[in-house]
Amino acid sequence: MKPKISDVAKAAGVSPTTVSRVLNDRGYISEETRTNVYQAMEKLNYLPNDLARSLFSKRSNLIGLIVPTTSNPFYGELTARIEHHCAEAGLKILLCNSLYNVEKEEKYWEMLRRNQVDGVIVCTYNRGLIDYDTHHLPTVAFDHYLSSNIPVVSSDNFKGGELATRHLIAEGCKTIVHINGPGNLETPANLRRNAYETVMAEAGLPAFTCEIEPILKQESTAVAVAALFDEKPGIDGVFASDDSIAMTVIREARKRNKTVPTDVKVVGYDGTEFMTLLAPELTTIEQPIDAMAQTAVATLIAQIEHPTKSIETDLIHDVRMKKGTSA
Amino acid sequence: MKPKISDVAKAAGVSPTTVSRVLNDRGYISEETRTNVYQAMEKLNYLPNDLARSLFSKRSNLIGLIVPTTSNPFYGELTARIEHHCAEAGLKILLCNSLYNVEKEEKYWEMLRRNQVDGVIVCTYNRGLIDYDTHHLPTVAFDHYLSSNIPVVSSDNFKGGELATRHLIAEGCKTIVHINGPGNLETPANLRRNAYETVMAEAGLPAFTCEIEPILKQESTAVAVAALFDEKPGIDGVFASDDSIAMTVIREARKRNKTVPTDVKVVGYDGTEFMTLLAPELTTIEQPIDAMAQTAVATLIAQIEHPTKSIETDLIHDVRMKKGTSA
DNA sequence: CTGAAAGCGCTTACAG
DNA sequence: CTGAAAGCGCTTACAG
Repeated sequence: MKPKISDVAKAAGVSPTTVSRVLNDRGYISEETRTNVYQAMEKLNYLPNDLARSLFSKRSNLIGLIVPTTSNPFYGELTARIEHHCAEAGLKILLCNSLYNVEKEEKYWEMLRRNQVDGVIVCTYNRGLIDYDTHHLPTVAFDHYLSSNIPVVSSDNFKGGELATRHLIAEGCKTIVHINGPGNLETPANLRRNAYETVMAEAGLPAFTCEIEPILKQESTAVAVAALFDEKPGIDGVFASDDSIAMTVIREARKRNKTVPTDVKVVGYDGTEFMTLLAPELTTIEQPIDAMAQTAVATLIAQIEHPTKSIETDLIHDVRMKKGTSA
Repeated sequence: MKPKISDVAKAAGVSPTTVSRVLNDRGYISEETRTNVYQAMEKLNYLPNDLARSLFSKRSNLIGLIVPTTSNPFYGELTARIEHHCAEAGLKILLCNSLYNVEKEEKYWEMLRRNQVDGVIVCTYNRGLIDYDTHHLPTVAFDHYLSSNIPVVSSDNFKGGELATRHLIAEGCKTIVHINGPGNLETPANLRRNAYETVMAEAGLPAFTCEIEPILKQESTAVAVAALFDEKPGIDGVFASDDSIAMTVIREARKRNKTVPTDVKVVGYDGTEFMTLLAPELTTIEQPIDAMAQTAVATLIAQIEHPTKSIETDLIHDVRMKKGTSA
């Protein structure tokens, strides 16, 4: 059986109270006792039971993380960064892949509450589904508005949209299309589209936004992009709302014997490590993923530790354009 | 405050014992009592505290998952699939990104033990570092040998290596190089290399294996691949040990004005959803990631539920070649 | 059919 | 400087 505190106490010839005190470095303990206890712990290979500690302290140091799916490298990287910053702060991640499925997400919320998580970081859309105000569980949202009092971490989507669109215009594109996912519509990511449309209007160019499904099924994106090229044969510029859509556009263009960037220029969004490794030629708007992860974790910790203190709810992070050769 | 079982008991006019019994559907309860209790739970928005339950039952339903990093889409997808199968079985995932760092991994193991996980799925190399036999925590390894009695889930690496190499030979390649990561050397993935070398020898062709760093830093792979092309200008076939290396090879070949597949043929390994979406042209050896995830979870559950029963320790999954246009 | 008691492994006032 | 007692929220023999 796993040794417990009373086993250590027996081995060290002291009471469980004393063992607990050296464990938590609380109150006065003679050096000798301390040494004995440490030796006993060592000998028995004792590790405290965090479940029992959490039950008493009402602090689990557990954080729920809800993402669409870690299969998508953007969320895979975000998950890794969030987990990293949590680990630094002594917090552990309970991972939930919602697959953009509302019922799944509700089940995950219940699971997280049963497991007494100290807080939740959510990256999926579910506005109104969960009663955030009632449950008053510390929460941070990622690129989604959940409720007026829940902080949202996002990149500067408007600026990103501006940078991308202005760049395409500056490079001489006339028929510039924006490709966006419907999942983005009630999120700050929608600002990318607003910026695109605003800049196009200012330049006196017609805006055309193409909405496609979130990337869960394989072929849908490719099919939608092909249809777009059929519909708008004169396309010479594309601002895609994420890098994998941008890559699909580049592939489709090549398939049609259009050269990138000569015939069609393409700008993506995200700039994950993995895509940078895989496709350094892609010009993209880079989100500072690590900084955003860090902010999300820090903001969540602030809420957990100062539940009453009011907090900044709009946590926007600067973006930059990473120039490749695709635009 | 969160309602507890005694609050529900009070509201329903029964004892905590009775509430617990309806919660667990144990023993006889009158329909009336049951209804009252359910209504009280509903009214108070009661959810049981799983920490307390776990403390009593000595079953946390928590599983530790140690991967190098979910930033890498292969592990991102594997993580998503494992989490999915765990969720189906009522198990929750505590996520650990070891970044191939031994000290980090040791800390994670301690954390997982403190949190009373029921089992661990490990995807990193650490043979000998953790004393698996002493801790006797149910464990399943993914593509790594940890200890003689720990089951290993892997793809049929030898067959994969054979399929890839034979295909390149059949397509007429003469100067075929294998690119592998050193991290693969003490793992079943090393069989990919053995198969490559065996098949090359059988065909009377010289084998040349190029070892590169695991993909954590951005440029290293690209640099190593460029060096390889310098060293072996006559390369006409490459079997890469993963798809992102394969893509880097394709890029480097194009940069040198070599056409793929005319001048150089490239076969990868993994075949993740994401890569299939992003680069359907890549010919690759596809690992059945979902099936492997399912096996890992099922095997872990078997160990947890039947600790004494001996288990199959070599869980090899069939692979197939997914033909693209790159080879 | 239902409840009082003891205990899961820990911690913290409170005595001494 | 150290220990006995009570309690965190739950469950399960054991009575009745």
